[in-house]
Amino acid sequence: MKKVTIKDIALIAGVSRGTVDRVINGRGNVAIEVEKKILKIANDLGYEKNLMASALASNRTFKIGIVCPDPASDSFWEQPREGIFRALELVKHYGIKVEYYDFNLFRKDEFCMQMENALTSRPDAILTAPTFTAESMEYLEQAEKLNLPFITINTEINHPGILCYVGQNSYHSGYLAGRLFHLRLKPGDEIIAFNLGHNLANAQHYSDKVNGLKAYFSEHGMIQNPVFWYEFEEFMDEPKLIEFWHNVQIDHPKMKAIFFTNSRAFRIVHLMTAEDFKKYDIVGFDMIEPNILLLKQDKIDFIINQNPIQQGYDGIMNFVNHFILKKQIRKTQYLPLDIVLKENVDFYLENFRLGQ
Amino acid sequence: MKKVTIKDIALIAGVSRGTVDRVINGRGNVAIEVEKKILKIANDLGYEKNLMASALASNRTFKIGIVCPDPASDSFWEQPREGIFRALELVKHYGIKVEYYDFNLFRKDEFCMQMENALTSRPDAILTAPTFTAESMEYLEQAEKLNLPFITINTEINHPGILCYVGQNSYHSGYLAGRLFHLRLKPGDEIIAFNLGHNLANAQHYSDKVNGLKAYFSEHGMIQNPVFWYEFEEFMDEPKLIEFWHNVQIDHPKMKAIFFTNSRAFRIVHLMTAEDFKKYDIVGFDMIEPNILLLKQDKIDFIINQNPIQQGYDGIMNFVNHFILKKQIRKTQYLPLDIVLKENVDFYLENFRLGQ
DNA sequence: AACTAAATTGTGTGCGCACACAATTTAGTG
DNA sequence: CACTAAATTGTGTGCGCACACAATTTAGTT
Repeated sequence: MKKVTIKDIALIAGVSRGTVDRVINGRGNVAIEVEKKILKIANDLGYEKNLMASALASNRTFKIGIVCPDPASDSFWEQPREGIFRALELVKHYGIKVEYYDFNLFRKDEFCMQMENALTSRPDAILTAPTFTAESMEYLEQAEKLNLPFITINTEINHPGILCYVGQNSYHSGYLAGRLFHLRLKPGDEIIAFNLGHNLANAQHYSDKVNGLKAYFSEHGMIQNPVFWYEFEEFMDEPKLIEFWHNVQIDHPKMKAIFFTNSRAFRIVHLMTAEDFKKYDIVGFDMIEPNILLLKQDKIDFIINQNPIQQGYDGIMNFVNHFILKKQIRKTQYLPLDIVLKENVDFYLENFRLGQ
Repeated sequence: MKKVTIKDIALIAGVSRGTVDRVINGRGNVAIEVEKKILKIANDLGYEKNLMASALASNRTFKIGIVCPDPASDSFWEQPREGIFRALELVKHYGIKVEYYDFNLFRKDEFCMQMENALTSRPDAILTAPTFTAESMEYLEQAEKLNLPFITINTEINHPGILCYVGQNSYHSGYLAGRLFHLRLKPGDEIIAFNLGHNLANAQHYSDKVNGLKAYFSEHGMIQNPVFWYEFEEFMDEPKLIEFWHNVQIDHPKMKAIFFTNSRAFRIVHLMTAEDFKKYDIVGFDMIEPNILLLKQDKIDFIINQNPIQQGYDGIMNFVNHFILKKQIRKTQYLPLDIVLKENVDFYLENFRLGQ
């Protein structure tokens, strides 16, 4: 009933607190048979270290370096930050400090600089969205030498130095979009995927989405519904974007389903006419302000939510589970593919799932 | 930079630790001007109580009584329990104990008995799914006298003794179902809502769902798509259920959309033929085993997920926020209305949103 | 056997706070 | 002004553990 302490174990084992301490914390310098005996007693008694006392006595604090895009450069990133904050509120008393190393989402040099700063500060782990794949790999190599693991969110890459990934499965999110379009598709209707953005070279997960989308229609033998894919980097240049969009409209009179691989659906939807809205089914990603507005106006049909708050929240909680609670954590943690439409959007907004 | 302690404050204020302690913890017996001074200093220095040390010294443990349906009586309830477990793993070191008072979902007497047991044990709060509304109200009255708040999940009721509610908004879940049906509805198609279950008297939130469903079609002026509502209590009696179902089919040749207000969709879907599946669009609730199977077989089209794991998780975290971290919590915490279909169901299963 | 180095074990202290109790100051009374 | 009760303030101790260091035992060497 009562909590077992090292003192209890010491008493039973007939040794001092110090020896028990050495065994429990694996500090060595204990005779093998004594160690075994103590471990057995601890196990029999169901000893659990008092984390409060431990944290208090050791006075150790853990440090996490957060290397994520600056919300100022892309508002999506406010949300992972919010999740990090909420998780910290709950567990910071275990002795956790975070340091933010923000970088402009569109600037590789800033990413590198901040990653280097983060590594230099020698945290216990780095929580990052490795949007620049190639560079991230390099830093992962460096970090591995320092025995400094990465917790990755949002963008899935592979490297042994990654403790875990929290985010979506891109392929399946595209596949899901296929199903959503299918609900209203007729033979002959065309599906167009748009990828508006920079650094397309690094965009493995964007093409994954399109591959998933295509896979849906081929797996369902829907050869009468072809899928096309357009990339357009200069989406910030309004006249060029308008020209691009009109050309696509002209080239695809049978266009019915429109898929945006990232959060920038609103850029093109803003260009559409009332007639367009009636004609097209539109699926985009991310619940950012302009998209939400268009969703509520029935101009975007579905948004697939990436759970950004959850990504940040889980990132921190994975750290806690691994470093403090010493629990096994899963390397790949795919978040649900939330389907958001006008009728349920408010519940994703007002009360995101972490309940406060 | 360094953590501020009561000692620091005492030093600056020119008083002893004891006095600071009295002020910080509101124990009284301190001269007013001294109290003010100390509070100011604490505030200026950004003092935050070290929860570790506090928990250690006070040796206080909090107790939560969990009064929820026994998973053995309804497998849905495994999931809130899982959420409770996961939350506890993260925060139990703050000194939290839980005691389970399970009751058979279908037995009011067991509910009452367990609620009384829970109250008798004098916990700091009760976490409950108040499925029996009237009785819950009575216990809320009792509990309020003991200054013992309720944290409610899944079933929304109103009472000042309720600290918070975590769960869905029933009306809007029905409304959302309306939208899902609308995607494929043609003029003349009929919508049928089924409520299979006992204790329908207490079923406010079931009729809320149906009202939401109806509201969708009336708000969209879809008078050509009438909504009908059937209740059937004896769903466990297979022959009777079959008869009931066949009669409905005969009475509603134009039936196209089928809505189940609770998790028991599978009872009737099991009775359907291949032809039926092609004809009907089906929306049900809850990701329990039989429903998931039918979803994967394309026999159920949509499941609206109630986030049961989250309900349990948030229930505990609300306790922590309120009692331990002394944070403001929101009284009504509606969880998202998750739309689950074959293409995203796996991600709701393998990795529920709290990331392990 | 005497002695030293190495291996093993024991002890003291403090982390920041809660709480019981002791000490001091102030107010109230005749 | 002496004296007491009440108000206010100060001090000591322990929560369970981590860690530095002291003490003891054992092994190795001549």
